[in-house]
Amino acid sequence: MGADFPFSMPRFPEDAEREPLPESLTRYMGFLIAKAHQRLWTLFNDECKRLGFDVPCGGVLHLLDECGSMSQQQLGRKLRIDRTSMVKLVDVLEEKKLAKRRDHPEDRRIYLVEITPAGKKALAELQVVGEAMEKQLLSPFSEDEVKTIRRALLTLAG
Amino acid sequence: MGADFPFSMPRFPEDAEREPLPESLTRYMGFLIAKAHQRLWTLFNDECKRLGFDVPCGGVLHLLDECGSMSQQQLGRKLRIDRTSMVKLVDVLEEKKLAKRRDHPEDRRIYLVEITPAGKKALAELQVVGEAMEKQLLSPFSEDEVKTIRRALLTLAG
DNA sequence: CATGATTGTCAGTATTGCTGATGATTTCCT
DNA sequence: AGGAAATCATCAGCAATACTGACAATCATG
Repeated sequence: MGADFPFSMPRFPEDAEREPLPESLTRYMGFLIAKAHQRLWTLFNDECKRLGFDVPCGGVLHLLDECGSMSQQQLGRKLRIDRTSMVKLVDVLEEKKLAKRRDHPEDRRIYLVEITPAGKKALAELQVVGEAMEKQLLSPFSEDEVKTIRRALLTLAG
Repeated sequence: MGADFPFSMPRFPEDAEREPLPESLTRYMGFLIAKAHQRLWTLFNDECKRLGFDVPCGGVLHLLDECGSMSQQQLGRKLRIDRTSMVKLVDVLEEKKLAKRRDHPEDRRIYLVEITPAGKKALAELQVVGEAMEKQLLSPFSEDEVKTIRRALLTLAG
């Protein structure tokens, strides 16, 4: 997954204590999305943790790497994370030397958040496992089906 | 959506302060699911709040209504909610008279959680708005596409 | 009968998202 | 030019949340 947001997600249960979802609830798209999210978040967050950060940080790194430096507000708007939550997120990234705040040359209210070389390195590692994970998760589906799914989720995400 | 889980989800931003998701991140299924979840959860939770409870409670009610009384552990396993979180969830439901704990006739360790008439009534109202919401959200997609999406999410949910 | 597993509960901890405020700037308006 | 309003980052504090690790009561197993 790319990014998410800082929030506490209930863990996807271990194999031993997990049972199939109740069919009566799987009729609801919202329930399905919620539980799919729970699983993917757990899987991906474990990988992030191995690299020393977490899912929300990974999302910020990804965005910074793709789109270049931007202000915290921009980050928050794009990732749909509250501005005040973004402060702490960038604090963490800075503390771990994965990103840093730079002064904006023209607007002194703004910090331009910038990914560091260490951040790029960590992100690259994350992308490797992330893409492998997605590939495996989506292996049961055809290319067309994946396209449909993607389009649907994008629509649902608003 | 039926149910979810007790946890704090960042709100889907209001129209005014929302911008399209960054394309670079929408390539990731995990990100898409996360953001779709964020939106649906916000929408559905607002409806639940109008009825005096919240999404996780709605999920429990739904399961109880469909599958009959069961223990808290069973509820938790089926909904993939931690056992200790379930305690508080049932506390809330009982306080609001939407469900109640009954003694298990054969195993005195267990409470059978049971939906009340008031709970059934609230659930019925929720289902009306829930189904209307899903119908609207899925209106851009054909029946076959919806089937594919459902199957995909079910697979991803594990 | 003794050991171990299961169920519900609770206290305590660590996180999390957000509200509302502040100070520093910039932009807009006249 | 000058003042009002908007913008940005930040912070304190609040209300939820998930989970760990304990506990007592009860049941299952050998």
